[in-house]
Amino acid sequence: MAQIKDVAKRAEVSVASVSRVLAGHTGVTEATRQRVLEAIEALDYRPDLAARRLRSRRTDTIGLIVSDIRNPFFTEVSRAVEDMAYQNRMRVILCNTDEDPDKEGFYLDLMRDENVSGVILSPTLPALARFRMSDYSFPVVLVDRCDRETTADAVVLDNADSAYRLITYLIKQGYRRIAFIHGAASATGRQRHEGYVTAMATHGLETQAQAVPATVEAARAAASELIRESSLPDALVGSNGLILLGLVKALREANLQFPEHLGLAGFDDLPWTQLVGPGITVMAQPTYDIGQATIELLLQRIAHPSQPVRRVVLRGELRERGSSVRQKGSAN
Amino acid sequence: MAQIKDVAKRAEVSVASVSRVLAGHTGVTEATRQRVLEAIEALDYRPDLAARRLRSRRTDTIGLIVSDIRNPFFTEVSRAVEDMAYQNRMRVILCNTDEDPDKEGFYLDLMRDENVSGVILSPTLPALARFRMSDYSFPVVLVDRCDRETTADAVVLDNADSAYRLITYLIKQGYRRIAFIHGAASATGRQRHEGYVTAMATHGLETQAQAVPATVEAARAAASELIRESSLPDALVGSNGLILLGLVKALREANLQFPEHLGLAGFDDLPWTQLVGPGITVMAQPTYDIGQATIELLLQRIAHPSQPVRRVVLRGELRERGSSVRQKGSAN
DNA sequence: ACAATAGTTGTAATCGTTTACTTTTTATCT
DNA sequence: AGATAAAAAGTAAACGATTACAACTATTGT
Repeated sequence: MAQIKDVAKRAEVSVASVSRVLAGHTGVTEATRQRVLEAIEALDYRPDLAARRLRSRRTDTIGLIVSDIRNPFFTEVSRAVEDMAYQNRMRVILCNTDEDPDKEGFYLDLMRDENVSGVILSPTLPALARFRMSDYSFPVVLVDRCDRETTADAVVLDNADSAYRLITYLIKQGYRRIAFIHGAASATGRQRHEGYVTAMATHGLETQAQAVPATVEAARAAASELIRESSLPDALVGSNGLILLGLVKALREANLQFPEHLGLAGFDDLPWTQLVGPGITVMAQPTYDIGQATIELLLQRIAHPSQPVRRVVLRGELRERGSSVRQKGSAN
Repeated sequence: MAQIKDVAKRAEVSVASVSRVLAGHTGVTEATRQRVLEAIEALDYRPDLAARRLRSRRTDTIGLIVSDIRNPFFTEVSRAVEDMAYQNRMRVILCNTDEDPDKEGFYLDLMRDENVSGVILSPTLPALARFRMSDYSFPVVLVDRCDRETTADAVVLDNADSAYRLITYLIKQGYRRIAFIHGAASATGRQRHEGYVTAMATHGLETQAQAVPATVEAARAAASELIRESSLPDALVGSNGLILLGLVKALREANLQFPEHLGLAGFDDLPWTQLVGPGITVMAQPTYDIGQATIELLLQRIAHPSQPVRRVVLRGELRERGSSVRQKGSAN
């Protein structure tokens, strides 16, 4: 394996000059630059990253810590992050916390060990609550989850507003007894719940909300319970794609059709939402944009460590489909 | 930031001893071990990975190069890989090729630069065709895609057999004019096509297959075309989850119901397959197992570089659902 | 009690770059 | 042409660990 000194020898320059052309266009004459490039080419030289990182104390690596890669929202976000990262000659280390604060802590420690240039994090609730930028030796940008009090760069959906709009839309459709199933473990679930409560209160309606672990199975179980009760709700709303999936499963098991027996709506426009039944009304998130905005924020923060804290809030988009068409002459 | 010599000083030992206890249980007395551990604890010392990697020439990093992270199959595989990797104190660098051989080449070069301990790759067709283990300075384990000629560790589904079984099942159900839409760019699509052809030939039936880029949109377009033709097939089969999704979309657009107007089946048991219409019959892949088997193979290969090449073939599982129930008195 | 041996510990070289500092070359101005 | 400034190139010291090798200590057998 060729080393920098081999290149230097062949190009008849010093290693410093080689390093300089490697680094970019700093103070070397075009002639030597060419000679060096040619030597690099000829020897198929590739700099040793470990050595470079040791000496320069930079890794050009970013950590991406998501709470559940199986959630298509995060899949799409990570895709965007990777695309942009590699375009900016950065590497990405991907980690999955499964909403487990311990794992999250482990990975954050790992990031410190790796001496990453920065981290993108979708924090668990406890991590968010105690989040201090100064606790980390690297820049952190939050994605998807952030609350009012947190001082940190972040990219999020307008969760409360989106939920408010979705619920208000359902109310306008004629639904009254709207039940809301939301993720218990995330700030996002809470904020969407908040929007739900506000919307219901504005229209003088009683709320019927339930927090569950953000998994398909938990949502399915909770919905089954709800449905079994004597007083069936008008409509069911899930606070994210996984939960919505659980709701659909529960309805199917109970042999309930939407919108015939109940209205249905949720968050996240997943591939299947337009295919089941008459299509499901959802609040769509601009997932790729969210990912892109996040890494841009991080790259800027890395470049300018002391720039003011920024928060990017993207707007959800309502996609009306058949699942929320109120049935004429519906009983309750 | 504390360094190893600070630890050595505090524990009143040499840096070599500290390094030894860090490395494991080699030739240090329990007493000094304790002193060192205590010092490490007290100083909150964490070894510098860049320095370690430079000197030891090992990175404990594996590269995971998948062709499309948005395909739930690969999402699940990567989850398994990560779980296992971190349990074995390895890091994972995730890369997406989008089926683009150029990107793939770029990432493989990157892996070389990173001096990874090993790589898990789902190769594009051209990469597979010219694959030579000896072209790489690191062990490579293939996942999902591999053909008979390739000499490499690999974990794959029994693609041809699974397809054969799925098609045979449909034939037994009474379907005759079975159209097969498969991914053009992957070995997997080809092999499943092969199984389809064999099954049809065995029963003296004519084939009607079409290769498309493995995207939802391409599959949708191809299926729309097929449907528009005068002679409608009996049944449609998609060679993977993305393609199956495209088929469902096309049928919906054309207002065709399954199984009433056509039978439908495919590969990959995605979250939504049991929810659309009467549920879709699929050949399910043991995705998590595939991921797990893959990284296990890689870790073993890393530990024993010259062990014989191994191939793990996992069996697909047929999940019969409503979409493939032949209708009595169906016209053609 | 002494030699041989096995087991611990320490010293210093090494991994392959980047970069501070010094020296040389080139360009500019009078 | 000579003095001065600016630019380019070179030398060698880091970066922070691992590890070959040397040195020292304790154990064992006779």
